[in-house]
Amino acid sequence: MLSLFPPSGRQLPARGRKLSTGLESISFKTYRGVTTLRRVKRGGCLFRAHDVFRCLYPIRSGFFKTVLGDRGGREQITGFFMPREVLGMEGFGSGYQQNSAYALEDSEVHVVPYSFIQELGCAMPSVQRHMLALVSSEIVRNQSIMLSLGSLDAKERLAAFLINLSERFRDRGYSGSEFLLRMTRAEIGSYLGLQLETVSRHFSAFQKAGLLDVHEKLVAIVDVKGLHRVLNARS
Amino acid sequence: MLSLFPPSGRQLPARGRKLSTGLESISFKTYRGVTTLRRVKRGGCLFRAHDVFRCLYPIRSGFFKTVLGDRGGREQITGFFMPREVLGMEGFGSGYQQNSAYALEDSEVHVVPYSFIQELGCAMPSVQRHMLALVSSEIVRNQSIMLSLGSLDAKERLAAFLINLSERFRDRGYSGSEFLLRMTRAEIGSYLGLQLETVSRHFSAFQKAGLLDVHEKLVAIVDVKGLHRVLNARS
DNA sequence: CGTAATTTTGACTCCGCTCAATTGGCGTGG
DNA sequence: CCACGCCAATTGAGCGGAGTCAAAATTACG
Repeated sequence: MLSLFPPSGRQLPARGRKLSTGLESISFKTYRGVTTLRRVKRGGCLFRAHDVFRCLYPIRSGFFKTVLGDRGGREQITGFFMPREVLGMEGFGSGYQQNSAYALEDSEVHVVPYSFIQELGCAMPSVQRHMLALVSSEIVRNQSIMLSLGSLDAKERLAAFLINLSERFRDRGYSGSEFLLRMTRAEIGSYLGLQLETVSRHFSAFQKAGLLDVHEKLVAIVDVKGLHRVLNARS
Repeated sequence: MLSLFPPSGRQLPARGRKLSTGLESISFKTYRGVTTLRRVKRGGCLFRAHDVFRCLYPIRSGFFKTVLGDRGGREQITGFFMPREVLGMEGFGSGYQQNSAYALEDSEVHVVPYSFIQELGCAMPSVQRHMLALVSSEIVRNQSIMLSLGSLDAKERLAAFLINLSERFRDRGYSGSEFLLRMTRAEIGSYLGLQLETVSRHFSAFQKAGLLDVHEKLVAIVDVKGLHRVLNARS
């Protein structure tokens, strides 16, 4: 079974201890007073590529996209993020943010200064481990997308995308079978390496096949097994 | 200008201090006696997906590929690695390796136990920073590939691939204009999300266009500017 | 309520995949 | 040494899926 498109909480747990998805679990107990809350309006920008890297942003509420753009007009959406996921981790390497992050709806993030994480890491080795695990799980997430972009066709990518969204919503206590897409067809296309028309066509095809019930941004997954079958068909 | 396909050493430096590519810089001074050397023959396997994560492997000599495979036969090459680059960092998150690593030629790697890195990290905060930078630079590398897979056509991907290889060879003191491909056309295709025939065809096309001089695995870049133009043409 | 943005659908084109045949290099064994 | 088989690479022919262009429908929003 393909397990495309983490971050799904289920990817993370491994040994005995549950790995909380981000800084959240620590956040509310320990960070109080150090972290601040920041509100970003729909369409607003949390940070831009080339901004100096200073903070991590665990999402408290809302929905974000991250965009990787090189000068030259070419750009691609590298991820969609929901509460309990963490934004801004690509900055560790270069000291600068590599992506821009935009809110797809009114959102709130925790602002966690990197300096604070460093201090904490010195005192508590577990925090070091936790941070490495967090950042490396982002690698795993990206590699799943690479696998999708490199070896799945359009309808398989869309199926994998929907399955992943569904699981992440479910893991967060929302319905996994019916949810509102916060992004446009064009944004889904950018993320999946497809044109918006192709995305739209396959939404229609899935509907016709009885897998989905789509009304613009509202998606109801009618036949989960069927979606998985789309993925495993052309094994 | 596109900057696809890190890891190129030039991606990393940011502030004043030069970020060494891996554990190497520390390795020879501090690690002596703790790290061991491991030889892997051409075609041999350094580690497999689902192996328990215990060590990092900075490459001392040779050439590797990493393969991401899900049960179901679908698999994809996620990277090619050369000396001074580090293998095995996806394991932090889950405690298990996510990729398999195979030597494309007789190779040597340093074996650095994770436990040792942890100890070191407690004593020296700079090591913590270094490790986070290292892992997060892998995210940046993967996102470049995502951008390539998602928004470049076949000839652009191949051009970007060759430019990246060239820069990495140059950065390591080898010739950047003439080098031996350690991987097959099929492996290049897997990495770029293309069929091997497509890769071969575009090699021929580049040759015909006077950009390259290709003889099986030996590639000479005749016109670097031209290769870059291929990337920026369909801006 | 009117304008803009998003989505859907159709028709056509073309790039990359598939299938297939050929060539050349290389190692093994007769 | 050559014969043979194996694998990698090249090249061709034909097809199909996704891109492109275009128009209409529906929705969002000021």
